[in-house]
Amino acid sequence: MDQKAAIVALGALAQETRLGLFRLLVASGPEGLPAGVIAERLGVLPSSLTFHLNQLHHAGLITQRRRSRQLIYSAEYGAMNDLLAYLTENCCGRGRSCAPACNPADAFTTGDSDEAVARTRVG
Amino acid sequence: MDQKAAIVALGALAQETRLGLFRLLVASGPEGLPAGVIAERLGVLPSSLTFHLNQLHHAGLITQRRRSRQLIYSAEYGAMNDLLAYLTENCCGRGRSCAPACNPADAFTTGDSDEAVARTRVG
DNA sequence: GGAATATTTCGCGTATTATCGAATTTTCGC
DNA sequence: GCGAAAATTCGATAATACGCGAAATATTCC
Repeated sequence: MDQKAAIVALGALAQETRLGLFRLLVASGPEGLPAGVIAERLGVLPSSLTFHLNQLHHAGLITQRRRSRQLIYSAEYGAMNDLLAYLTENCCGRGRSCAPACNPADAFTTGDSDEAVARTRVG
Repeated sequence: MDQKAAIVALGALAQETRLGLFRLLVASGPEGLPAGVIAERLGVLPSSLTFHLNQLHHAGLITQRRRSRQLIYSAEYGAMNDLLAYLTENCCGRGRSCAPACNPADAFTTGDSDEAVARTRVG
């Protein structure tokens, strides 16, 4: 991921409706949700939703497919992780333990019990 | 991290100068860099740099400290990881293997060899 | 105390972004 | 084909963000 793509992705997420939308899709899994359902859940007008869906799609963060007359949107998990990786790249110059939080695998265990090791084996 | 904080953080990063600045500080480690050095490396006017430093600071992504007449800025790794965690929260509804890329620990191994396990032990 | 360095504050012009409503397109069932 | 459902396009308005330059503020050194 290059800087330009990262900026587009970050800008796409830096907005109330879109962040809620993206997280809704992330939680919905690969099956995704139709635009109508999204509009209802987020309480946003159809025309506005289209605007925000386009931003996220243009950023590569979501994908679109058709099922009958509905358009189903789902999160692009790969792009999401590319973005996270870009942000932590060269962390402390080497990507290792210079600071405790410099390590993604550790950082994601905050609040949880001992799932760090488990997570490295699942997926 | 709540949604409002996440939006501020994402918005702070969604800009060319600030993204470069943040990544520069992330790579610089806890020691950080003085404003002057940052301005020179990024090729940005002092007044503009202050503007962007304020945005990142207000977002909680960087901290400031003084050393003689210089102001040293450094990345706030905890905030960075809170943000990453917020984005992947409830991934696929449960945070587990519903999609391969749904798992941060796995995702961060893309491109690398077999550092996933090592990373969970370092830090 | 006064000069020099490092950084911030302020004001301005411009450009981008979000919201809304009306009209249009696409797709399905009959 | 026709009517209904689902989503998009378009145009206008309002708000926000960016870059720049001049002036002001802190801090150190002598």
